[in-house]
Amino acid sequence: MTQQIYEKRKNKLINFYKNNKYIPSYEELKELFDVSSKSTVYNYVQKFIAEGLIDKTETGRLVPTNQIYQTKVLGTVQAGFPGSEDQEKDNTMSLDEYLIEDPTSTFMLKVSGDSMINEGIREGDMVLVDRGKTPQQNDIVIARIENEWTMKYFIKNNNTAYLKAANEEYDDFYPDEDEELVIGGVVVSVVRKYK
Amino acid sequence: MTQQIYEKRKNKLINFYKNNKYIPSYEELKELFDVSSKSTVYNYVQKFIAEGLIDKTETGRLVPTNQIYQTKVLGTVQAGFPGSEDQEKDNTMSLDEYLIEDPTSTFMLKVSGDSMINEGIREGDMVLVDRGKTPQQNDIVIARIENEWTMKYFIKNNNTAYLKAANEEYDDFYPDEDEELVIGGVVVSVVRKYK
DNA sequence: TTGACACTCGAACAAACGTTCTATATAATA
DNA sequence: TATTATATAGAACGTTTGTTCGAGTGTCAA
Repeated sequence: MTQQIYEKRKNKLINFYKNNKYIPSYEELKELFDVSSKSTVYNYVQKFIAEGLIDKTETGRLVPTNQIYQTKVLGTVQAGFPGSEDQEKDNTMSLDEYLIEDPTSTFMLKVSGDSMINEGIREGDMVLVDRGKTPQQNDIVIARIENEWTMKYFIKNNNTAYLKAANEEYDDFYPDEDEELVIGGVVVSVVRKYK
Repeated sequence: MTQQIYEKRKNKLINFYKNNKYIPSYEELKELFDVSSKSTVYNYVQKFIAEGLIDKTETGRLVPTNQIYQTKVLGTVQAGFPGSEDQEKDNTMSLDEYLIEDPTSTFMLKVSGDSMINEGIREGDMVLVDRGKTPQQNDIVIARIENEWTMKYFIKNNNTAYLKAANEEYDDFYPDEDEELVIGGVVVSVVRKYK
């Protein structure tokens, strides 16, 4: 099995999974590899499995494994770099899984304004908000203030809760006596895309 | 079809997909739903498809759709909030796809130190690094300085390139005449997890 | 109690699935 | 060129797949 062609077809498989989010059947792989024999495909599949790229269920169906969709995690920036290959293989993860605990109650918001600049959250960033969580002390929350939704720290003092921005130019917000503090959710993570 | 049971089984499906990254077959769904008839499962599958949770290939295989693994994207924080349900359904995305262009050349690093604090990158954050990209002006890069890997801005002046930290306490780094600047990759995104 | 309705069961079916085998074509080596 | 190894083709197989249908079971209202 030529290494060159193998890598090429491996990439085709990875791209297929990336686009379709499922492992193609042998028939589909025939098309993908531009090959007319199932046994040819079979040999490749065996290699993919040996490499840990895909897996099989008890009944033989082809299913994805961690490696095909996850991101390699290496050490810290300052303490060394791309370690051995073994290290790379072991520590992989999916960003969706890492950042989102409950997909059904989590949504994403684009940040506008600089009210959380001291927290390292900047305009254009995306925040993941879980509307199912109850805010704890100092949590960053999405709250309703004068019919607008803003992002602030949630602070609880004795019995009264108020909101605090991570920017000195903004005032704290104390809700009126009669109205309740409306919390839309708790910010569970921040994501910034450069390129 | 009782709504209550339906939701319960729908969640079971979502959890199965979350754990296994593939849509279970009818036989597996029988176990999952604790039901002994395939046609029972069939009715549920029809509903899942109608809801847009899963899909079918031309040959009838069950495959995931966007909705089952993606995160809802809403508007900006200050310009309104959870819009109509229609809005929610249309704008969904996968974080892995959003943040990672080329999975094979991208890896993840944990940030230690405060050299990029002014850029809003803090200790404990995770950065996604693409080792396949060539650094452009002002890109954040992972570079080798005195046998250590650090994160800095990449600056090009005429013919000489140097590195600049996003923290006044750190000096710029000019490589020696004889040695080349070793760039490990370009930071394509930053991720911070609060909870 | 009766009828209408929704849900489940279990069997049957064709098509698609992964697997295996032998034969042929291609490439590498001597 | 002759020989050996390697990759592909193509057919055959037993299972599993998704699909369909009729019968059985429970639930609720009249």
